[in-house]
Amino acid sequence: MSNSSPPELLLENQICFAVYSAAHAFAQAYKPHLDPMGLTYPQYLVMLLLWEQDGRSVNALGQPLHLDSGTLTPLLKRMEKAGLVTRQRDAKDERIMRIHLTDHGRALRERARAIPPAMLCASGLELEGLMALHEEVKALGRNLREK
Amino acid sequence: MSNSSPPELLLENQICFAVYSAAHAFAQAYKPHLDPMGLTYPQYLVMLLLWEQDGRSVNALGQPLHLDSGTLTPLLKRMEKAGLVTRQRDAKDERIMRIHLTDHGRALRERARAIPPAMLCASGLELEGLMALHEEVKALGRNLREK
DNA sequence: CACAATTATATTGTGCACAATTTGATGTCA
DNA sequence: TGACATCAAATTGTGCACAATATAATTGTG
Repeated sequence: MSNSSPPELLLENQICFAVYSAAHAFAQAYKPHLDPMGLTYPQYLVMLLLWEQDGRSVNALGQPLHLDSGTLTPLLKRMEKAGLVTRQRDAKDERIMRIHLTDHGRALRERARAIPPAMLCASGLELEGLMALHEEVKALGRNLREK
Repeated sequence: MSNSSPPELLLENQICFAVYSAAHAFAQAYKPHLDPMGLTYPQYLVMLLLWEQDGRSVNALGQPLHLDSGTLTPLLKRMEKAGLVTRQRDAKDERIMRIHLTDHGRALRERARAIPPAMLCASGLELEGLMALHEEVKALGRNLREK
């Protein structure tokens, strides 16, 4: 049994860790912007989807986010309690829970417009480089998922 | 108040989400390899550090991982209960908790050597492209952190 | 129409993350 | 030496993630 780890098992050589770590760094970098809006980072992702299209079902939120009801149900209840959204069953199909923005939730979009430019700056990259990196990371995620 | 979101607020245009999502995809992709070893993904990261150097303090684990004792203490207790590590106070400085691999924990490194090549394959990228991407993601994480 | 399969969400239980606080040991310095 | 700052972990409380299961509404089929 050798005593030193091979390079492939060194933490610093794991791209999975770089991604894991960057994801946490993003959440921290968003915090100063989201805290004053009363949003957590995952809640912000839900808001992006609702600003895009209101009245989505839990599934219509979970599919693009790759999250299930086990995560979303309690998260949406917290958002409801915070006055960001309403939750009510679809009248035509009582299985479906419709998530609608409140006036307050809808109004937050204007404040949110300041966030993307701030994050571009925080990334320390040029817009072009960041967009190229974005495509690569998207492709990586797709590959990992398609199993 | 406009009704449609500007492109910078669309979910699909957020690199933070691509990173967040890829991080989760990585954890899922590791699962079939780690489950049989009795490890979670964050526990695997701790094992990488201990295989590299045994007997680390909680801080010496948390610094490279960017995790604090609030996360690590319960995680290490679970690893202790699973027979992967021991936890004992340093005799010279009782404030410090030393984490040592058990024989079982040390032996798992041999099985872990099969993981990196499997993950390279799952990433769907060539080694060279993946290493280049790795450097970019590392730089992104550093930039986001350095505030 | 009855009833089994399917669908959408909710619930339960485990394991991270992280802020804020606490506990206990060590170091410092008047 | 004794008060006080500092340091390392642990604890507490909140909020994700996700597997597994449960519940209830709807659909499909004989």
